[in-house]
Amino acid sequence: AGQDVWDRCAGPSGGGYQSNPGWESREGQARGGGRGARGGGARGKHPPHLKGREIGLWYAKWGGIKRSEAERKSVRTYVTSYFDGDDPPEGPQKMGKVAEMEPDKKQKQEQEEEKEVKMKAKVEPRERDLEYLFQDLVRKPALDVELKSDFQAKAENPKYLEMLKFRETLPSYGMREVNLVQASRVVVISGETGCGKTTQVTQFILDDYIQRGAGSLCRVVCTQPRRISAISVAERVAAERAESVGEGRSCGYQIRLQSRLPRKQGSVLYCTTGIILQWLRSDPCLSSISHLVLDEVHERSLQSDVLLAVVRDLLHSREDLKVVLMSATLNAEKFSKYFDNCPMIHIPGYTYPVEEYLLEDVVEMLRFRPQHQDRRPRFPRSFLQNQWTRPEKEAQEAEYRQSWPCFARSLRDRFSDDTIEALERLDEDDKINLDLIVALIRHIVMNEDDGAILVFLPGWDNISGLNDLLMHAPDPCRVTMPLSDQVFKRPPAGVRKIVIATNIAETSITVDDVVYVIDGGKIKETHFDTQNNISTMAAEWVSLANAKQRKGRAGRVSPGKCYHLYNGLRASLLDNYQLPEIQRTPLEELCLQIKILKLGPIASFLRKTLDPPSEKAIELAITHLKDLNALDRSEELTPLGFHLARLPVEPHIGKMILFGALLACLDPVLTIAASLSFKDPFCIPLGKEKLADHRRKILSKNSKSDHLTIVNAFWGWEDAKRRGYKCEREFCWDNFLSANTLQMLHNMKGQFAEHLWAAGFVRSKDLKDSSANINSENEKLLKAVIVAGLYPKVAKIRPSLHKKRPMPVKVYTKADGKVCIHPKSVNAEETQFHYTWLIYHLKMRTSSIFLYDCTEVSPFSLLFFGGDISIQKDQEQETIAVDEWIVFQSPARIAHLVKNLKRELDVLLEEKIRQPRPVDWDDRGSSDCAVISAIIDLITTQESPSEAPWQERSWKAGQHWD
DNA sequence: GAGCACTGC
Repeated sequence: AGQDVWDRCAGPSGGGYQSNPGWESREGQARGGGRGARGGGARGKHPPHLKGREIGLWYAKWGGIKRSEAERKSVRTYVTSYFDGDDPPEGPQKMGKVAEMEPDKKQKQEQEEEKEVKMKAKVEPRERDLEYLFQDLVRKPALDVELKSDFQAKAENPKYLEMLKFRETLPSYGMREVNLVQASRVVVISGETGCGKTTQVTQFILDDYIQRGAGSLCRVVCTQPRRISAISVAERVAAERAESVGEGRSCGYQIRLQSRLPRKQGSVLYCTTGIILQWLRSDPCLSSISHLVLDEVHERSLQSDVLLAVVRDLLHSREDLKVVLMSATLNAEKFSKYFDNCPMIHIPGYTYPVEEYLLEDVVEMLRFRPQHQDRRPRFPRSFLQNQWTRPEKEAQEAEYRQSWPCFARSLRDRFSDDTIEALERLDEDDKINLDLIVALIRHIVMNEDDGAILVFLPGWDNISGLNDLLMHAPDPCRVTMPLSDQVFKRPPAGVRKIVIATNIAETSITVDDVVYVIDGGKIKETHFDTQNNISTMAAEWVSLANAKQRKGRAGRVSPGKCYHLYNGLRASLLDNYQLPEIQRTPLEELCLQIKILKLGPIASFLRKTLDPPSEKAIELAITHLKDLNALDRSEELTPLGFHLARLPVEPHIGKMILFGALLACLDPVLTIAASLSFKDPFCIPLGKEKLADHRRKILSKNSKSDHLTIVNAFWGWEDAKRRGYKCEREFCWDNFLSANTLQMLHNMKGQFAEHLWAAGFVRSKDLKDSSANINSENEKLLKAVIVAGLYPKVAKIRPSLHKKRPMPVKVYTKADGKVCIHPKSVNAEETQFHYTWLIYHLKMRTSSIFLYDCTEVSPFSLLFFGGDISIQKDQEQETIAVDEWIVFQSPARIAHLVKNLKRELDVLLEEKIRQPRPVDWDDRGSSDCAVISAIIDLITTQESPSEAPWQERSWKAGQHWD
């Protein structure tokens, strides 16, 4: 008990392969099968007593690595036949348009349907979803009649009538301009949240068809930006129709890994935007959809912008498709223009009036005077501010400075001199003044009527700061913190509820009884800095759209008040909207999507979007994809690119998944992949940071790897779950893990495994299948697979020079120079490493440049799974280098051996990707197995740098990294 | 010594 899993699999020094359980059990099978006899059984394997360098020499002498083409073919035949008759069933690729069916075709249609039912009985649930998608929308007169009589029967249903009474009060109910939707191919419907457009418009369209006796020709699909809203809106609509959601009824939803599908025809489906983008792969014309409703397009998410561009093109080939865009009022016109000045319908708002105050009003009202900061800033403000600001923001700031004197003068008529001075002082400090917020909260509590207070702040540090202030303030301010039911419940009489939140409360979380909103005026935004090729996150001024949304949160139950903590001049300079996401993110994944959806040349498609990304960003993404070997020189998908595009993850993570499958360490690699593409399962509660760090460090089992820490956590969770719900809860609690996140990761892993199986990379859909996990407990190989996926995201460790007093190491990347390991990483305070290289996934510039996750990796893993190897002799030193920048000293003899072995590996992998099939681990004499096991053995048995055949090049030589 | 928000047949 308590023994390190990694210790168990590493075994005694030098005997790594012996303790690898996969090899032992498989040897017998291989011999029995006859195929293992080629080369004489043991010849596929070096003698167990050999260590790193000796293994290499042993393989160099052994000529069996080179094999004839004929031998390769024989292996291929074997594997192909293994899969015969076992191919995943594919849905029939039907394409069609909505069409009324002629009577004489009816019989044929019915036969088709019968066939369909038979097929359905055979297929698995996932394939059933697929088939659902390919359903043609062909008129079914019987269904039309049934739907119509059902609909008429609803007029007698008390539940339905009660709902109808409510629906009739919605502003959107009076706007039953379905005719306009029917008459024009594209319509923009604008209206603020609360007007009911999301729930009503889809129903109007459907009910109109049903009443006209054409219900079977109507299939409305409505996209939502968030999973939660897809489910909750579908449930709401089902309730309004006095039905339950899904299961062949008139309303359902589909989100990733979760669906309750409505009947195929005469229904409304709510789904996330990503789902439709995935649909397009199998059905580029969306032939089964009669009406596509895109909700919340004003949010300008990457996916909705892409879908808009696709749909605009699609309208050329789908003349019968009706498209409805739903937007906030502020920029509805922009969408209309994008669609050739299509008609617009406006639905008036539904919220109560909200009184707005600006900073000067608040300061005057509270007679607030900012305290002098005792602590002088370490740097002049200009330095701190301009360190990384974006050019467009700088111009705005300049305009603000220039206009300030004039603005201040204009305030003199209405505000006291003290207030104006206070405004100037508040302005000097770039940070949000929490004292002001405390004073404002106190004012509301003492002087205003009942109602919850919602405070918007940009991030965790502000939230925790304000929390501290409120906790230590004299009565009557007392706050309970973490997100719990209390946030949504109404407090008992005499208790004031105060909710402090980030912009999560703008869209994702709704607190019903809010009457007072304090808008801190800032929001954290990620950007992609194309100049320096790095993602950034910083607090920026909100946009008018954010401010409006925040204000709206105060008027849900009664008239409310909203206090914006920026002055009138700032308010006049706010952007209308945040920059669309497509201009703020790296585009690699999107480029692959464009290729697999066959949307034309990447740049020309992207230029067709509403607000195209910069040419520089496009160019960077394409270059990166070429470096990854996902795109060839003419920007076409390579075989690798094809598989990466099909996996629902970004390309680096996809590559890691493929390598995990080929190198038979599937389960742990999928855990890592799922967590990198979603989020890691750890929580760090306010005030428990140290303890949480400590627990994570224990889970890391000294692997010096955040990625393996997650694997350990996941295995621990699976184990605990097997022992029952109580154990699971306890395990999560003790280790600061989120059970919800772990469950989602579990589901995602299943999805990845299914993809791999469908593509032929693994034998079984089961990611725990033993043939896919022969090497799953080989820590060093896992690290190598992480390199294979994430390369070239490599950082170099400069060990601390103080031998006696261990100091945290310094870390450098080639492009950025010195970077920091993020404090939540298990390597953050590490002083001792075995090697001097780290591989990471997320790097972001916030207060500094941080590596958010990293794993220590060995030279061997970089040599075999990194870039091109070059061998050089410079300054009397023989060196081997990866992509000419990760340089090791090495005797030329060894270097050439490694280079040759790597070349063999590359040939093998390319063939595997070109013709996916699992490595035949049973046949130890096979060519696949020989090369791969040689490399695995080298990686596994290299114990420490002192045993390696080369040395780290001295730091001095690599100093250009500074 | 630090964690805006989302999403994927």
